Amino acid sequence: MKPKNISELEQVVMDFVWAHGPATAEACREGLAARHPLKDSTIRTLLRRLETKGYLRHEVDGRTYLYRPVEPQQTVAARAVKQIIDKLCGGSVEQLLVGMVDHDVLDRKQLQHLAQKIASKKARTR
Amino acid sequence: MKPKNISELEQVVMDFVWAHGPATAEACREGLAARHPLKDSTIRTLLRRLETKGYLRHEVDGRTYLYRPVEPQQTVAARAVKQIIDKLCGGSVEQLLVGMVDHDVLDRKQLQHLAQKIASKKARTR
DNA sequence: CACATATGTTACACTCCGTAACGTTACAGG
DNA sequence: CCTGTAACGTTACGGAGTGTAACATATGTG
Repeated sequence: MKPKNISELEQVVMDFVWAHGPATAEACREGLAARHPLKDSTIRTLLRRLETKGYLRHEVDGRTYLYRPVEPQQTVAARAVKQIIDKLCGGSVEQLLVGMVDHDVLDRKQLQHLAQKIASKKARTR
Repeated sequence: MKPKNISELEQVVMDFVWAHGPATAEACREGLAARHPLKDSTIRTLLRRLETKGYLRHEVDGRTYLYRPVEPQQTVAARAVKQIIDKLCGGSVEQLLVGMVDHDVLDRKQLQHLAQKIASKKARTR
């Protein structure tokens, strides 16, 4: 039930797949080559580990694997934040946001924007 | 610059210190004994590791150490969330919140409450 | 069938974690 | 002043996770 951790480097790979949709191992290697020059085998290991961790799945396309995210980035992010809220804020989102404003993670401009979004979201959400 | 990870068990200890204010090693051991029966040395190791990681500091009180949090829980939480936002949401808090609503991490009631808080916060903030 | 290419297997050094025994220091009382 | 005891530090060790990759295997293509 507890989401497996994504390591630093695995994160990089996930980001790539999230950003570029279904991707082959080679596509990943090339895409990441600039910042992270990694051997072919290394990428494959990372992809496989991400799959066993439940973040990716693959389908066979001819003789290559096509990896795609099991869940969108947002979902993973939301769950991660929920974890933090439960652990560190006694379950109170409010507490968290107040803290974020206090510590300049969120500034007033963003808050304003956010309030607007929330308002429109409320309106739309039946 | 990058915040060190707090491990599972370290988290438990931190929670205790956050909840009960400055605490000695023995106080921690007793306080956690119910859920986590740990040897004396073990608690001390955890406290020391948390200190080198920068989450705790101690002052000497007679012959015992009094550990206290360097930062309040909220601050740590806010930073952790910021990390997630930067990594997973392209820096957009908005994106995150929208995702949280979509995935029922936040429900409409909370959003409403939140909107209210934000409004009052905006009013108060200079 | 052989070659190239895509994937899997195995591995290894390193760091972190949980756990703790054992050594050391320093008051408190005799 | 000396020693017991309480508090602290040092060192350790096996297991898990990470980054990295060499080598083995499978499978279309010509």
